[in-house]
Amino acid sequence: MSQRRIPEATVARLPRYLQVLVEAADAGQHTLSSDDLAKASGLTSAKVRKDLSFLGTYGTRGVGYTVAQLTTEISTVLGLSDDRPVVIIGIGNLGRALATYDGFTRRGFRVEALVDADPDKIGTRVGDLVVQAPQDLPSLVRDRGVTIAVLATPADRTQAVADDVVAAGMTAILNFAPGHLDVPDRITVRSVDLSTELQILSFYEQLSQVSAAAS
Amino acid sequence: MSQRRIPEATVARLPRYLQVLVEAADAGQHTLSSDDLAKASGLTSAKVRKDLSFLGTYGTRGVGYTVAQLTTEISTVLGLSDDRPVVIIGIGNLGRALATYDGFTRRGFRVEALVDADPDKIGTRVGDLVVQAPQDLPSLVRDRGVTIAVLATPADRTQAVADDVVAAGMTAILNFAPGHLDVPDRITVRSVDLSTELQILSFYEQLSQVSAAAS
DNA sequence: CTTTGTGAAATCCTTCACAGCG
DNA sequence: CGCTGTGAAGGATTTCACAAAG
Repeated sequence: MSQRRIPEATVARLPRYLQVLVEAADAGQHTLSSDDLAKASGLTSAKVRKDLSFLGTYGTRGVGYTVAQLTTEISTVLGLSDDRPVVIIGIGNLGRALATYDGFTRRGFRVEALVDADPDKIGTRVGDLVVQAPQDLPSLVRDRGVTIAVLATPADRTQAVADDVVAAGMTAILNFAPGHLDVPDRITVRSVDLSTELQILSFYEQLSQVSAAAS
Repeated sequence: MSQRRIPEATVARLPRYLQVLVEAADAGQHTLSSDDLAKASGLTSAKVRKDLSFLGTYGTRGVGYTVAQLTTEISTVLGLSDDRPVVIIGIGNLGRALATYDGFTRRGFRVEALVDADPDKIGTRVGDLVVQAPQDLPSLVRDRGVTIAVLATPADRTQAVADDVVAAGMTAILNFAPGHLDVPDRITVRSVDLSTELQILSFYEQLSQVSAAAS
């Protein structure tokens, strides 16, 4: 029952499964049951099975899933077959941290270039890379196949930078600046706002304090 | 119709509204319609109205919502009445970036302390703060009212650090390390994994490339 | 005439529970 | 016997569409 449309909620969990699988492979595990996967990722086994059923029939009844096979399958579905090149734009504190973050490297991506608009930053080195100018964006797309931009620019500059990114021909943006980005439909955008996450956390913490006090 | 249980999906959007409201206030706007809010946050007006209806009846028909009033209401619901103190644990590249990130400060939080287990880092300064030892966690809770921990530790140390945080009496964790954290039910956890976000983005980018090629 | 607030419909997601395969 | 794969049930969320308020 392969190749159906994969639900959004499922896509959002695939990276977790992938991570558990990679760790299991490192630990020498050959197969994992849906229950193993569930325990390691904090979910229920039914959810795991449903999720994986959208990818196709990769399990063996009575046994579980083959670690190597499922790893390949999820990587393919996520489009992680090769190291995908990304450019980080905005080399402030956060941008610098992202540039040297080894998690990207270890999980299917390669930081191919760094870009900043500040003339004082252009030409400086961060890790192995030299900061380039926004004018270089089109050539990153053309000559080096970069289609994913990670934005860590100041909030008031982000829409303008996104426009440049789109004009240069990139097709996906991971945005760390607060606020909504307006881009054409063909561009894929995901936004992660660190303060927003803290605010959501704050709500639930407050809630559990209140219900604890009531008991 | 105030004080019902607020759906998770709605809670996750409240910070966006809050941000739009603050910007509108800065721009001198006195009221905003659900459509204004929707356009500024990339949603539909029906969704905005439904969301806000869970907080109570704060709009005026034919006019919209009073910026100041709604700002106060959402802040209260999210528990942002005062600057909430947070501690950042794990002062690597990411931790350092978070420590100096002014977004936290501007949106209801105060970075009250920094903690790292590395003796070489303890005692060093980052911004206005001096890095402390994990042993200081209980006193941060007791003497300075810190209940929220932001974890930016290496993946293989994170569960142990989370255990310390819980033992020290904190009640909320924002986790930036990959992988699942196991904590008691009374603790509120949110995880943000930067690589996961890129992988999800990669899936949707790939998807839109495929459908574009089909046309 | 504009814009809210909301039932009702439609869609999406999770959980249940069990048939069926290895 | 153990574990997957999945229909069907149950919840949650989004969208629709309109009555009512200013």
